[in-house]
Amino acid sequence: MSSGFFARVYELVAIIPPGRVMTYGQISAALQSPYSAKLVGFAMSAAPAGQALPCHRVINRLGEMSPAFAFGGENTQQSLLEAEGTPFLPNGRINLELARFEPSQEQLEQIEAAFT
DNA sequence: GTGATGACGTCTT
DNA sequence: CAAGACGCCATCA
Repeated sequence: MSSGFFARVYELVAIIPPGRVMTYGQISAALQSPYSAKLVGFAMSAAPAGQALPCHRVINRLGEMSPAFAFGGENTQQSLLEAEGTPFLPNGRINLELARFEPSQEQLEQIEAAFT
């Protein structure tokens, strides 16, 4: 709904399986807009409540999340990721090497087809 | 209706 | 190798 980009981001985030995470850059790149990483982050900030949108699975390129209070707690996001089994590094950041989720072409097609 | 800002990332200098 | 500026779409003022 909306214009599209936001909706696509929501759909893409919604298909992220537990124990996996996606970076803003990856999502933006998946939407064929590698320069709109901000939009992905903004889409999360504008994420509609009530929707099954695991925004806590979306992190920055460093494997960190900026504003922890965005989820209602300081380490709420990190706790959720740990509870899902997301691989963390001893530095307290997410191991993107293991947690990085890459959507299949079918997944992307499914999303695009939903907004054609 | 116009201007400015935003959970970031990539390119250029 | 490092720092700075630019870019995208949508929402708020």
